[in-house]
Amino acid sequence: MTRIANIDKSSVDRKSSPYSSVDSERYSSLVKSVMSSRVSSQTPETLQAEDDHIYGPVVKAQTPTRPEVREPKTLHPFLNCEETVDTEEPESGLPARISLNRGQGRSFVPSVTRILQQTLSPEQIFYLERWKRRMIAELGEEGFKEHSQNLFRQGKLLHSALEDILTSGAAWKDRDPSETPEYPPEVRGYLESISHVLEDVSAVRAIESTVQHGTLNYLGIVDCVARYRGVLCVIDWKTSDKPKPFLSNTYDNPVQVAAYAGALNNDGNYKYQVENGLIVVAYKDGSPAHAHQLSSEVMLEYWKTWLLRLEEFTEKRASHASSTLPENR
DNA sequence: GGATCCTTCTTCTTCTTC
Repeated sequence: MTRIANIDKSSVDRKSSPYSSVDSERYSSLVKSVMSSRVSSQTPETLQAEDDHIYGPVVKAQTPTRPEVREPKTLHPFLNCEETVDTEEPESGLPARISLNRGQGRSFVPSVTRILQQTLSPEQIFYLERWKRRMIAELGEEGFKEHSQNLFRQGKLLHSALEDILTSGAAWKDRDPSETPEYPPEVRGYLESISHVLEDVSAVRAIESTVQHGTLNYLGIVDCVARYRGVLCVIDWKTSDKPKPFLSNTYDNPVQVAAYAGALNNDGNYKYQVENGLIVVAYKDGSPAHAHQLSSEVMLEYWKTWLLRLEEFTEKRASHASSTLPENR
């Protein structure tokens, strides 16, 4: 950067020369080209190449995947057509909380989180690993471990506080979020951050409740099902150190929400359908949380993405199983 | 009672200029 500054300076210094105006034109395009070459030298591809050099090639990169719009092989319906509107349950009762109870038989039902984690794009894996390497370089192995556990702990604390608030149905509007002695101090900033969103949440129908798709083989636990500004939504609470003002900042979160909603809509334990979603990103310093609403149209798009990820996961498992089978014999 | 599961988070190039 200092080099470019020097170039600029030298062009200014030669202002009196007859070339002055032409030169500065040249310099500006030169600077531009230098800048653009700098940019291209920093692309994920070259970083990936560097990464390959250090860590060996990424297996996934061998498949000539095309990032163009892919469609799932089978477009399973997001909504369950058999469920009708007249099965509306009263919204006044206690929210449902179906606890996870797996291990009926030996059938393995993978979770939404597991499937998303195992179908990350090579690019996502690359940036996550690079982030991890940098953090370890900065904090050390132990420090990084502690940092990660701290992030998880904050998320868990917020979830249990919200669980408490939404279950008790306490009039949150009348409370000062900064004065909540019953919640740990670490969570108060998040609660303050999220309080303006909670004012728009009503008719809570489910909290931390298991959803399992009746035909597609997956399950998960929804944070919350409630009305947000009158619209019934699957809601996902998130804590974040970095601001996430746009939906695109939330990575796979919308896919996660669509997966939960699709499972709920096709789970006999729930007698209603949820077409919309909401991702709420809360901040520790108390600054207003970002609430990203997912319309039914948007949810359908993410449902397709989810089906793709699910297909990928299933194929991967199948090929993995067949490749490891001979060893087991 | 112990082990396992689900979930809790983490990514996006950089730093131009006044």
